[in-house]
Amino acid sequence: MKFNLRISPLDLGQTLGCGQAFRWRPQSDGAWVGPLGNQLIRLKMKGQVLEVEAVPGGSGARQLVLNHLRADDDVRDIQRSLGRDPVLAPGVSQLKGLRIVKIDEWEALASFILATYANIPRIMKMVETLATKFGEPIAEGINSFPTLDMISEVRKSALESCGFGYRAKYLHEVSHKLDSEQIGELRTLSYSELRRKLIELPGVGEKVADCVSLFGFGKLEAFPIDVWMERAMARLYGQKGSYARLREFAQGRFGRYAGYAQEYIYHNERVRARNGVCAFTKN
DNA sequence: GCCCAGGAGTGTG
DNA sequence: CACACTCATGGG
Repeated sequence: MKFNLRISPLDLGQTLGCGQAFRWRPQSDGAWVGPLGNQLIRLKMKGQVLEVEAVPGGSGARQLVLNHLRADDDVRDIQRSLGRDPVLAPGVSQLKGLRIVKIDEWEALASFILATYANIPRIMKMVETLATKFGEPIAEGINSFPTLDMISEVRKSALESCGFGYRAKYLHEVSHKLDSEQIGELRTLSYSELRRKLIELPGVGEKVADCVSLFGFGKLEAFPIDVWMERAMARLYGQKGSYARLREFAQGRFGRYAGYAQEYIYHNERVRARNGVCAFTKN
C-alpha cells in the first residue's frame, strides 16, 4: 500500500535521525524505514511530498503516520515564535524540517527507561532487542514494540539476560505497577500532573518523565535536560545548576513550546560535538 | 584500557 | 536545597 502526504516543513533525517525515536533506519536511497504500531512503514521525500509505503497497509496507516509526525503542529509558527530568541535563531534556521515526534505512550516510557545513562547507539540496540525478543513479527526482520501486557508476562530473569544492566529491573517493576487502563488515564492529565505520576514509577526521574511527557504524551511544554542539554545551556545561556533551576529558566524563556526549543538546542549541541570529533580524527 | 552515555536511587551535610 | 556515591554495561 502506497500513498502520499503533505506535511510541511519536514526533514526526515532531522526528525527521525537521532534521539527522539529509536527504531527508524535510514536507507541508502534516502528513505527511512521503521515500525509504527503493527505496520512496517517506509517514508521518502519526493520533493515537497512525503511518499509512504505501509505493509500490510490498511485504513489506519495514513493516520499512524500523521499522528507520528504530528502533522497538526504549526511548525512555522512555532519557529517564528522561538526564533525571536536571538540565541536560538541560528539553530532554528538550520533545523527547519525538524518536527517533534509522537510515540506510543508505553513505548516511550519503556524506551526512555532503557535510555538512562546509555548512548544512542546502545539505546537503539536495547530497544531493538526488546522488540526482537518479546514483540510480534510484522515483517521480515522487524517486530512490533511489545505491549505493556506482553512485557508484564516476561520473567524477570529473561529481561535481565538482555544486556540492559540495572534498567531491566525498572522495566520489570514498571510493567507490573501499570496496566494499559492506567496509561489511558495518564492521557487525561495536565503536564504537571502527568510528570508527578511518572516520577512515582521506579527508574523514572525528572529527565525520563520529561522525555515521556514530550514524546509519548505530546506535552510540548516539557523540556528534558540530559548531559548534552546541560552543557548547551551553560554555553548558550550561561545557565547552570539543578534540574529544577534549568527547567524553570526554560519554561520562562520558551513557554509552551519549550519541547521544540529543547530539540533545536539538543540537535545543535550534538552536531557540534560530531563535527569536532570528525575534524579531530581527520588530522 | 579508558571515558562516557538523552540518569535514577539513596544517603548525607 | 545541594552534593556524593553507587548502580550494570557497552559504544567509541
